[in-house]
Amino acid sequence: MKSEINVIIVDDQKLMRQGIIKMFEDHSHINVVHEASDGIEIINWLKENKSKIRVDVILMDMQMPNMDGWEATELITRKYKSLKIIGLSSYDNEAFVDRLMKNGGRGYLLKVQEINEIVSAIEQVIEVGYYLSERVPLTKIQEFLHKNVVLPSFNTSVLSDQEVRVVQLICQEKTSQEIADALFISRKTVESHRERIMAKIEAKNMVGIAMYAVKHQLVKFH
Amino acid sequence: MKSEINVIIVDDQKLMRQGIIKMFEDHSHINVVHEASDGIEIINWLKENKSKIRVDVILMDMQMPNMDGWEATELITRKYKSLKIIGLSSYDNEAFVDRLMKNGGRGYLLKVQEINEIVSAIEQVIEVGYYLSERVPLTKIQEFLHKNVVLPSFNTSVLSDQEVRVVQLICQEKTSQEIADALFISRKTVESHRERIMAKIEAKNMVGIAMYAVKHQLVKFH
DNA sequence: TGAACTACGGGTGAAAACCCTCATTTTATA
DNA sequence: TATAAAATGAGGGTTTTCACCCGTAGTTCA
Repeated sequence: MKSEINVIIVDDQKLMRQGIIKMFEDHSHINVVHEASDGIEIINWLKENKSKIRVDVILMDMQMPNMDGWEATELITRKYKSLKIIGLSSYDNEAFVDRLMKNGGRGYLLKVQEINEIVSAIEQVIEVGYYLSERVPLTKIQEFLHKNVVLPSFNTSVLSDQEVRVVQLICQEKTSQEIADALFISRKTVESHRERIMAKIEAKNMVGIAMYAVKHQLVKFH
Repeated sequence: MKSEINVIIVDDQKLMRQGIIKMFEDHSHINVVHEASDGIEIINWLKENKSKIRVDVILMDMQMPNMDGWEATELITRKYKSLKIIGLSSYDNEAFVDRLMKNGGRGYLLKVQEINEIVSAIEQVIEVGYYLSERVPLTKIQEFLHKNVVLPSFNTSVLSDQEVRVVQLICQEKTSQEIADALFISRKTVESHRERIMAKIEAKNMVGIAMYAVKHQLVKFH
């Protein structure tokens, strides 16, 4: 009999979460102890409940609003070193895998794959410590895992609350002065925010900020 | 006892397909008779099998490689008028809904919604002919469905081809000079275009252009 | 006890935004 | 087919905003 594994699923699509949970019903040794819809949510939940409930593996979607999977993985693995995070994404992208592993991820799965792959991945992560799919380029990950070098991290901290407010107003076609008036701060402060935002998200101009906002669902566009 | 409904699921993510199928196990009157991973695939399958197997509803993802959900919906509903297609997407975007309904779709669901919503949608599409979620702006759709008017088509954007090209480059954070170089025209011409675009779409600045582009699918952002 | 966030300021040059005009070509339609 | 109506390309000039440097300083929080 296989040992019990406690799993958390983090994905902004409820449908996807429900689907995965439902499919785990065929694998009774895997218990879904919690689900969350973004990075912020799971981090807050862990703060509250990590000491009460045993968590072995987190299945983490990469593309999520508020806080994406990479950022969440970095923060979680730093704090809870025993917790094993497996990334879940639609994109078969070497850089994505790379970044996740650097941030402490233990495996990377594609959503085009089958549920059995997920089950195998979870089991292997528990037994061996990490999971490498044949679909994913191995060299860099293995290099990392074996040398265990701390590679330069992606400095991608989330935007602060105030920065998000500025972003949202930028998306409403407001000028710095108008944003300043709306937030009761000085024009210069707004510009400082804008500069820091651009540095963080690597945008070249305000259009870059707007596109980032759409991509990360900081704004609704209907 | 509810009547049997034959459904096909079209989504590029196998995991999503499997999840939905698994969840339909709790709703025995819904039979999944086939699944496909993109528009091309389902169209080819229908050519082969439509006469052999009864299909009532297609659950169609919008964002797919090769042929997306809108295009597939247009082609399928033109050929098989009795077939009812329900769109499935991650994006709560009025233009997306609008375009799907114009292409013959019968409903639009978000992936953040629950499986029960899908079941309700399928049942309602069979009974009433279409499904409208409270989450989706109703006016335009209902107008369309009730008056059955041919609305000004989605692609007849107010912008000309060259203007669209300029918009797309703006969304790539290009400056006027860079756009000029890319299109082999002068910087001043690009600025003229930009001004005309802003006047047409009533944008106040380039951010407004970017947001318009997203809304009207002039650019892809994922 | 730093690190991150927040707030504010000066200064500079480049780009954008807002006015125009004008010529040619392409396309729609009366 | 004639002709109006867009679309395209280019330009001049002015004002405003942005983008990119720099700096200081209080607050919060782990």
